[in-house]
Amino acid sequence: MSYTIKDVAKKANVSIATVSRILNAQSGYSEKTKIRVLQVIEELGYQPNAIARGLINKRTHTIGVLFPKLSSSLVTDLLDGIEKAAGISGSSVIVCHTEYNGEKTLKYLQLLSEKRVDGIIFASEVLREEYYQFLKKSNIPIILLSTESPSFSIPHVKVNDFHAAYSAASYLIEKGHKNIGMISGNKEDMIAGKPRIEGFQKALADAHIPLSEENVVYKKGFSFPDGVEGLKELLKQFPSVTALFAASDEIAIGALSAAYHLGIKVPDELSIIGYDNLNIASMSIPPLTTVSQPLKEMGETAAGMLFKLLETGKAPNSILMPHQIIERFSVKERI
Amino acid sequence: MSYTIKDVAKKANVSIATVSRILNAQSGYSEKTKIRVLQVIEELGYQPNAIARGLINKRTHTIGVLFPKLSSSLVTDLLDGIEKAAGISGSSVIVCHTEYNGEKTLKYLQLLSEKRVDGIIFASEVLREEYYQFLKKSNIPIILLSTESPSFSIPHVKVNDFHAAYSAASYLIEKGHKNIGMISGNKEDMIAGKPRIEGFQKALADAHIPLSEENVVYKKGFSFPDGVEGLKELLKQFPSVTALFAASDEIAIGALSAAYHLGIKVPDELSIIGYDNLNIASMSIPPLTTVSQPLKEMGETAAGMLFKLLETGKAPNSILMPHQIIERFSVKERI
DNA sequence: TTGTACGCGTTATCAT
DNA sequence: ATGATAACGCGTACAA
Repeated sequence: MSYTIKDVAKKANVSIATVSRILNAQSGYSEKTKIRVLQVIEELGYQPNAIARGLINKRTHTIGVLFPKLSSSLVTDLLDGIEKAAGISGSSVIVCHTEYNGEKTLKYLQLLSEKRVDGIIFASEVLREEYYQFLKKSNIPIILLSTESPSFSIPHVKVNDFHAAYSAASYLIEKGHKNIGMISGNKEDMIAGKPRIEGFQKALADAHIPLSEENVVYKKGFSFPDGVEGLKELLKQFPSVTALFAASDEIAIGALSAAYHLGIKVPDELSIIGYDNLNIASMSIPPLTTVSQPLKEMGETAAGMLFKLLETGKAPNSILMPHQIIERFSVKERI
Repeated sequence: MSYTIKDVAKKANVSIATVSRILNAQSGYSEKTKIRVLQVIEELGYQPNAIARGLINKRTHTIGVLFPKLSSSLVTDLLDGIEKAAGISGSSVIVCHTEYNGEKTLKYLQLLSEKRVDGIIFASEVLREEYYQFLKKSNIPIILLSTESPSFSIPHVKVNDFHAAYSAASYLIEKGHKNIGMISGNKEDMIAGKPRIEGFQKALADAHIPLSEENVVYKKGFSFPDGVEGLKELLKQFPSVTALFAASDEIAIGALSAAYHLGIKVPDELSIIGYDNLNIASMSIPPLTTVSQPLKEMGETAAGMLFKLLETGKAPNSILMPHQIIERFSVKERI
């Protein structure tokens, strides 16, 4: 089928050891034999077998990435960054789509482990006890991305959701708003749900703005439909609202859409700030003001941490990435 | 580090051959030894080494996927489908991000080849001569996804862009429109550019609608900004336009946005139909009528074809997937 | 039913 | 500077 190092050795009249040395840029051969071997390699179109290399080196130069979702800009931007960093380090990335399914996740973990990936990046999902136990038993390095683990000590990279939400709400307050509502995602979600709610509440409290149960409506997810339903519910329970913090851009766009159909002008009658800064944020009418997470950078950073961990062997510190308010046109000063 | 088949054999007091047979569900062992070995495997938490297996079986159960872009719902929906089909067949997928860069692509091809992936799916990008030669030389199976190759005979799966564009334009015509414009993507693009333009033109011609150079504006890409600029240009060169066919949803959304700022009401004054049916299509104001490509299914199909090819060894036929007009609210009947 | 031993394509150690 | 050869972990033909 494909040529082996043996074929090269034979044709170049050297031993496989010499070929190997040349391939790995070690020392122990003359310049003359080097060019001859290289010549033969070129002629044959020889490609070293990474599988055989992996078997002996115990390094596959492949990492695995677990995502709960694939068809979302949020998560593929992370992938974009991971792939970039991996490419630079000469590694490839295997993507696994868990769909938030425990069984599937475990199956993938098993698969990745059997394939002897060098490490794993676990993204945007809570790391369950069972996953952790498996990883620990399999002894395979892991980095958490856009999520964190309260119970286990695993390095992660994410933004501080509490602070980011605090910033968003504060931004609304600075703009003169006092009747501020929120459409939150799942409040049981300890990563993206609860912290954002609490950040929001803290900002209002610090500004001495009265806050009651009417201020926030809790949805199951972070999707467009959640946003359209959410706004309707919010309007019902908190009619005087003039500004809204949406826990995700999709929710914000949903709210935008609902407002349009309700004849509510954004931002004149209602200001809306989103969360994530997906590419759709700049495509809405009006373009969405939002707090951005540097998704791609986060992916790069996580992969970078993993590779450093692989080299040095010592656990890196977690990294909190900066968030930033991207001002567009969905928020208006209230006078 | 991790246990090997030897450890299992020793602890179970059998030979590695027996363990191997049990692992691979072959025959040649008693029920009694089977349960004993399985027991030991469980105790040890033994995981077979897929690398060693790959070396001997010449099958890695891994496929590679090349994408020109990662941060686009268009392409990640394809990935979604591929990953699903791969998961079902017990294979994993390595994703590579080429960024339309020839050097990078070649590098990735080389990498995938060295890793001995079982096959490759090449998506959404033209297969250059150099890529083809490499693949041919490396003798690695390949399927084209959402693209095709005029010069080389390689199985592909995609929709018929000409027909789909024809349908879109015809839909506008059926709705009573006569002044129909188009904002196209790159017309040099032989896959997604030219065929859509020609399909559009043919539909008008068949309906005996006069057609001149004013009807279509040619942009470089298929993005949101192309859409906003595109509409402005179109309006200038073809002021009487009442309906628009956009070569992508992003272009359509861009046009939607431009129309809004220009005070043009969609669909009352201008009807717009898009192309792709990305998830953003349902999130715009108004929700976008568009011709859908079954992206996820296409990915599944392509991967399915690849696995069948791997099993049977014989080249599958190319598949043309059906497109479909998704009626939402951006097109209005013209009376 | 079970075990021995060779080979898959490399790298690395020890000679020479 | 170069070459034999033993691993790496597994599958399998052959023998028992």
